[in-house]
Amino acid sequence: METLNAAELLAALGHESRLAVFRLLVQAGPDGMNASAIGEQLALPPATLSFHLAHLSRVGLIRGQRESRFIRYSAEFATMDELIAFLTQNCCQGQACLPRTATCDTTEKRRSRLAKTAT
Amino acid sequence: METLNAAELLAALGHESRLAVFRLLVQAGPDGMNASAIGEQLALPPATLSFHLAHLSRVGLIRGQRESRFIRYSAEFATMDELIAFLTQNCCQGQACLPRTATCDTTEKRRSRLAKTAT
DNA sequence: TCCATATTTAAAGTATTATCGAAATATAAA
DNA sequence: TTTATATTTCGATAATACTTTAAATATGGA
Repeated sequence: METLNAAELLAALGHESRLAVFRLLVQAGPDGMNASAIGEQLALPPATLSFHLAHLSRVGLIRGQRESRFIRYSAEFATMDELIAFLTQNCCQGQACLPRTATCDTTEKRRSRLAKTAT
Repeated sequence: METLNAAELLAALGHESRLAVFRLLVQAGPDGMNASAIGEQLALPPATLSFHLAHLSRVGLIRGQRESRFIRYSAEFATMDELIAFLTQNCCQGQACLPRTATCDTTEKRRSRLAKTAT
């Protein structure tokens, strides 16, 4: 992931309402929730919520799919995974790391492990 | 960590220049770098850099300490650790998690493990 | 003391982002 | 059809954030 893209994702999550929306969807799991349920839970007016949902969708942190009158939004776990991999890249792989720092196993790291193990 | 605080940290990292500064400091390790070295590396004018350094300091992602004429900035790994713990809280502890998602070991998780193991 | 260097602060302009009512669109139900 | 519900888009406003020049502060050396 390039720095530009990571900054975009971080900026998207760097707003209280959007972060709340995203966390709600993470908690909701793969099935997600429809927009009005989110708005009700977080007490956001429809237009405001729609603005933030559009932002999160644009950067790929959530996706929405129409289901009759509703649009069901769900978290894009893969994108978040990549973001976390990016964030931990330079402080969790042995170099330049303080003891308190997170040691994370992300898709990226699993891949490189598998690559070494595989034929 | 409360959502508000996490959003602040994410917003701080959600700007290309600040993210670049932070990553540079993470790479530099605990010793950090002084402001002019950062500015040179990233080609940022002094006032702009200072603005971003102040922002990162304010939210606790970096710290600066004067050393003669220079101010040496370094990453606050502990803050980043907490942020990553927050981000992985609801998708990496067994519930509501897709296979691709990061499984992370952060200070918070180590603590709760220790709490269970300890007397 | 005077000068040079490192960095910040002030000030002011520009640009971007957020909010929300009202109107528009999409779908389903009556 | 008409009506109701879910959601988005528009439009106007307000609020924040970013950038930069110039001036200020802090420190060390001549």
